[in-house]
Amino acid sequence: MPELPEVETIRGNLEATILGRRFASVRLSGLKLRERVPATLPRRLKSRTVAALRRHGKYLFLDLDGGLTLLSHLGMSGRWLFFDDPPARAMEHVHLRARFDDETELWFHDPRRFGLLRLVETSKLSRDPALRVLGPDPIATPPTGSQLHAVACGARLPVKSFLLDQRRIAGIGNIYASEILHRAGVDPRRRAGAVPREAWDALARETTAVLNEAIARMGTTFSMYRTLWNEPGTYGDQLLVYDRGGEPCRRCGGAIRRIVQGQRSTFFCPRCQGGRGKRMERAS
DNA sequence: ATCCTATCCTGTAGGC
DNA sequence: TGCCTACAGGATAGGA
Repeated sequence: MPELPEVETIRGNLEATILGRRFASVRLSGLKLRERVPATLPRRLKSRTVAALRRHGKYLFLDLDGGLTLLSHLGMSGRWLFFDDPPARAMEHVHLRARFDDETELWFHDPRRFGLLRLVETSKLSRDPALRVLGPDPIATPPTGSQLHAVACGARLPVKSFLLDQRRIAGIGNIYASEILHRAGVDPRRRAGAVPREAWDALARETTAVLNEAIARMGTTFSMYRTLWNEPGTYGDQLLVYDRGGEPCRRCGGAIRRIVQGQRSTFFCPRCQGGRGKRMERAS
């Protein structure tokens, strides 16, 4: 579900809401997420104050006083929920239920359980196995065409799969990969190593533009994603190709195609993004 | 090393 | 209505 813009939206929501709040008690569902959440987590969180909310790619960091960080990933269906006035009973799939001193609550909800909750020493965060493999965050450090070109040098995988590879650039997921490729006019099937330098300039530019526009609209609500306050993101209104298979391209009117790459759907306009091995078509 | 496939889960939409 | 299948915003271990 959540890609960089959705996670950044949640990060900002949490920063506005739980910063400075102190954990009074925490309960776990006991169910396994991406990995087992240690049973010791509740007592380690107890009495800690939320000191900062940070993000890298799709990972969220809840920094606590005393040098601990709660590392979180939303997987496909994870959500953070905040309640000023919490219900007495949790709905199904609530895996962490934290109460603050002021009786407000923060819940982690995740039906598919691909999410991650892990407690890490803040000073060792960058060495955490999940994080040390991540590439640069495109909001913290906007990529340049020459940087991407260099990272893609020699890569034989399709450029769509390249954009999804969190080790090369962290935060792009399946929706925004298709959108970025469309706006840059690049055929998703081209091998990353064969994409010319000018196209990487366009991809770098559109990566920054698409992600920032999506953040401004609080992300894309495709099905389950909601902000911390249960509001849908509105970037879905702006989607040019994602989930629009068979519909007309908003730019040229041609039919949007759906293909499968690496067992994930890719949507693109063959006319606007054609030209395998040929020069980029310039917008007239 | 690099790339690809299968897998972990539940919920939902669509065909019959 | 129910049953069945396909698919869904992600990451990763393991094999080729």
